[in-house]
Amino acid sequence: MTAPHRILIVDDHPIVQSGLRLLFAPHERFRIVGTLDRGATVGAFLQSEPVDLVLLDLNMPDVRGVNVLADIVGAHDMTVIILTGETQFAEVDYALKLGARGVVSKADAPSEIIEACDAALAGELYIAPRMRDAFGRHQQLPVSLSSRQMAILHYLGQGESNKEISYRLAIAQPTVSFHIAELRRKLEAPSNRKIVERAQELGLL
Amino acid sequence: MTAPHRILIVDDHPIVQSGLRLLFAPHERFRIVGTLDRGATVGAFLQSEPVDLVLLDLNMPDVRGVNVLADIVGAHDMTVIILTGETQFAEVDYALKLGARGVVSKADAPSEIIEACDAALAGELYIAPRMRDAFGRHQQLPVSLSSRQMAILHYLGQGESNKEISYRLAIAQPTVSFHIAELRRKLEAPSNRKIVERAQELGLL
DNA sequence: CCGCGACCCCAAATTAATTCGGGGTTGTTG
DNA sequence: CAACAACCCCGAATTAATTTGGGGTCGCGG
Repeated sequence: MTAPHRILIVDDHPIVQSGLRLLFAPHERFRIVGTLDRGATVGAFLQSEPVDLVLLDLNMPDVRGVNVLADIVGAHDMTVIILTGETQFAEVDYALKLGARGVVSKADAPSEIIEACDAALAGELYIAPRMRDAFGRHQQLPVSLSSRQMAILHYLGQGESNKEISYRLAIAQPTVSFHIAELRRKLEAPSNRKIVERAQELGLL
Repeated sequence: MTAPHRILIVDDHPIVQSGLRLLFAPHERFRIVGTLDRGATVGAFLQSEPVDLVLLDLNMPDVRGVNVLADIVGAHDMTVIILTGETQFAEVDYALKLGARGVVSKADAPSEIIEACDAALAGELYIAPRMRDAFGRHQQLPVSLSSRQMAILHYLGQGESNKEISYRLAIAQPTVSFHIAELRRKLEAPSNRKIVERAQELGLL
């Protein structure tokens, strides 16, 4: 009998924490060494306690899960599995790029999570079927925006008119329209009114 | 010792279901008689099984929780407590109007949920502190829209242009603009681009 | 029944946004 | 270094959206 894998749970919903505890309880090869409800406390915890596997929620009130991941990845030798709500493709994609070893949705069967933990600890990359499907449909092309495009997207997100934006950036409005057309093309938004929505889906803005 | 209160859990996340089971396990006055993961199955379950208290999630993939509530309220003699994610003011408000007896957020402490169950079964209306605060800040004015305004809001939400909308409804675009201006006023949206966002916040659309 | 508020609608004038054609920079690569 | 791609920008023309001013219906309380 080898030592159990030490697991840290990071999720702001106490109910989810309890559910995960219950889920892991009958599996002796896992041991939950801590549960945190805010992203900001993860770094400190890892300083004081060795952990093999982190189950990390993306949606937390203080810090986005991906930012937590960016902070801790590399600094410590461990495996991270992303716990995601619904369909946050861009963030999941980004998390995988940052080195997450697995993705499961809270809507998946509990057994899926155990399976993901085993696979990830064995060095595999585990993506729950539900997520894999969603990824397929999504095609997830990279979408890189220039700084000008980002700036305009930003003000667009604030609900400002083209005129206001042109004033802010000290350019003519036709130029603003030009950039907006670029955004529409790159984000594959069917209409201007969908640009902001689409950008949020992709985690820009 | 009286008979325990029969509880039905309706939430699409297995983890949350487990968490709630664990939460209620040590309390003998409660007994969980079923867990459902889809809203559409609630009616059928209540036909076959007597239930005293329903814990109902608002966010489910098939049916909105409020619609489930609308279907079952009145038809059966029982108490409903809303389980909500973050800040869905309009839906929570609507659920309370429909007769829900309590509101708790999944982000609340587990003890909050037990407290809400006891209070609701005792005939009180229980709103978790976190929600009460949020309600206060929000002010929640009624916002009633005419059917024309709703129709236009709907197409606006699909990202359609004023011209397209005018064609669909067989009216001139200036008329569409007029209705949009009304929406802007009623929803207190600072700009047209914020109308849809605002409408979603309020649970319209 | 009259006035009032809340709707609905439109045409004309105004203002805002887009498209089009064209000109510029920078950086990369054969 | 030419040729290309990917930016940035603008003016003029076009098209879309808003505002303005006006006219209509319906239902309610005085």
